[in-house]
Amino acid sequence: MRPTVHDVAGEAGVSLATVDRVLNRRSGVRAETVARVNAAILRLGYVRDISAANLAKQRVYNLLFIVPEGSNSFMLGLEQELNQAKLYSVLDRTHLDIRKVKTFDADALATALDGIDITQVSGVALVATESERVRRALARLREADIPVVTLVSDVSDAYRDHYVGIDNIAAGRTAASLIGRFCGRRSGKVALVAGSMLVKDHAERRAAFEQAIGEAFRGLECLPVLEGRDDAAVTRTLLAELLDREHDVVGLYSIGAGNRGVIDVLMSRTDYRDITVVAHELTDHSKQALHDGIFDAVINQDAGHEVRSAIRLLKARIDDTPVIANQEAIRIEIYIRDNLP
Amino acid sequence: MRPTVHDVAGEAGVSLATVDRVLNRRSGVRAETVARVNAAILRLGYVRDISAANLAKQRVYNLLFIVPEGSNSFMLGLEQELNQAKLYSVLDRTHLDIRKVKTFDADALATALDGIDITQVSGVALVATESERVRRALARLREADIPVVTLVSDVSDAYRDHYVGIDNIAAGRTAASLIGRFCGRRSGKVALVAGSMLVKDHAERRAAFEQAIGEAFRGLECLPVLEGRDDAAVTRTLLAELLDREHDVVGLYSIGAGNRGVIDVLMSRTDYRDITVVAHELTDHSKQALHDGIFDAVINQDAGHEVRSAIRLLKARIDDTPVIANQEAIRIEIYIRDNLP
DNA sequence: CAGATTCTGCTTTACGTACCTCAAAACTCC
DNA sequence: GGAGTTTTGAGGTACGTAAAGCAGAATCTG
Repeated sequence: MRPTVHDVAGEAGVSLATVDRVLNRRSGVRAETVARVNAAILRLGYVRDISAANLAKQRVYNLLFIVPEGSNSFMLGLEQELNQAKLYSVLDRTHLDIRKVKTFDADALATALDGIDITQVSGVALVATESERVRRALARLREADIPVVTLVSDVSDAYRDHYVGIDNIAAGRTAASLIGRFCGRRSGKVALVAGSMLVKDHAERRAAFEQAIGEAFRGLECLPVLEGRDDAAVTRTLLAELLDREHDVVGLYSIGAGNRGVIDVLMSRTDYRDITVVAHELTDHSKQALHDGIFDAVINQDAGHEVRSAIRLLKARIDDTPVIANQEAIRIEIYIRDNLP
Repeated sequence: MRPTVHDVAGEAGVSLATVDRVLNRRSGVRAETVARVNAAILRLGYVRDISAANLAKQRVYNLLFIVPEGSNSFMLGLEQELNQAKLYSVLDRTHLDIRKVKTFDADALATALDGIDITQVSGVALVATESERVRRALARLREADIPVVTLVSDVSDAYRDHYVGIDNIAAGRTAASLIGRFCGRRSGKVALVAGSMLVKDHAERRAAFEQAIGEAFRGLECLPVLEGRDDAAVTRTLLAELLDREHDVVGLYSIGAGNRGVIDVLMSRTDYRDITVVAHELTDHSKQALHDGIFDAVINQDAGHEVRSAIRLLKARIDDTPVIANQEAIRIEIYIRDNLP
């Protein structure tokens, strides 16, 4: 049988109330007695029963998620996963609040953060856009000892407890390796398509990609990035133009938002099988494109995993329980036609 | 505030005892009354508080894991993950019991299963080796309503509740695509190395691999499988012999146990960069081989994820709670040098 | 050594559920 | 309508912890 507070009290030769004071870091216990209690805890291997504790505490986890409003399909997927998580959250005394802010608008994000009632919220997860106001807002939360995790997009690490997302530099290098290897010994040009280079994640992927291509695949040359601004029509026009102009494009890297446009253009051409295409984010469209041979590989971060991980991390900080590091590491997943989930 | 049994009783106009009888499927309640209570539950959106329930029930999850004793490094990794999980398991009233049986010995496995005291064990996870005796042993567990999940290696689905592991046919096809694509336009032979073809998983991977190569990469020809029998020395000898004999080997697929031997042989040769190598299971050795350019890709199943998933699935069956399907799906992970975790 | 202060013990109530007992009420059957 | 059975109600205790109040003990201060 697992030891309880009663056993600890007995073992330490103190009363239950004293054990309680030590466990919950309440004042009014001499250092010496604290040590005696802690020694007893260690000796017995006592571990607090969190279920019972939370029951007694009437603890409810009020978690706030701040995400950009329906920008690209990845963010939509993230939102969907959040709603999924919401369905199950009642089971473990968790209330998920989802607030949407204007996409990549640091001020809107800061305003949302400033509006948080620190007495009502027990943890915050946000898709970060960094700015001075955002940093100040986050500092307020940390002062109030409210756990904060960043999701998908990070801020500097003094302002949050954890980052839940992939290493975008490694992701860019991965894309470079895949395109380079899939192209084999062919040489030629590589087209780059993105939503906007203002987004830090995309900028990082691009820089890492270009560097890795330059280092390892001398036969390939990166063309300037096409910025589709999250608009499929713009992407379509720009890419079609480019492919008409350049006749030795052997690879294409779709860095972020913009898969729809890329797929449309490639499908309308007869030479799409000659271009090695690597894109980001697994969605219904990109799965289909993999299946049809339009995309050769898709790099993905599991939005569902990220949501669950963020929830676990916040709760762990609230309950002061340990975290299983491996479980919380977000993988840079590579999908080809054959290993689709 | 979340509704409790008291609220349900009030809403249904019955006593607490009756609600309790309905919730816990005890007898002695008229069908009509049951319906009234259930209606009230639905109306209020009542969800049983599992923490409180388990506290009252003094529930302890006694989970038994049966794994093959230290055969290859993947199984060792699995065991390590189990021990990791054990460290945390005390936090949630879970006791993990790990029993090791002789590798791929169906009788030993069946004996272990037959020896289970069904009054003491609340759930079982096993790395399965199928046989009639094993099936009978599993049938006994299911009759006793003890949840069973298979880990890494499956039995036919009438004998277990879930399978936690990858689709080995898809994994074999994935390996074929990677080797085919990485080889580019080159043609030549592909060597296959495995522990033993008696293991179902490896046999499946191999068959799928050969089929996919035959379908999609006509320039490649699969050589007969080298069976290293989980012995690095044997693998070394066989592979070295083969590479001396055949001079147009462009690819190598390490299907299962045997990475150590493969790495040794390739490292000792000057031409290892000309051979595209895809292996299974991410370990310290295979990571190093990826890093050194000896391996081009590694296909992995996350042992830690599998262990945690098995635990969650067993508990979900025990508590009769829903499962998040996506969270429990084991991915066929592809690693190259750039996306190592 | 009295008085103040700090520390500790004892006890109670509560959280939401499970499970038990005993008695009362509502049915069934003849 | 009485005997028997089934269904329901009322109430209690328990699980392990939190949090509180109050009294008594130990320690410190002057």
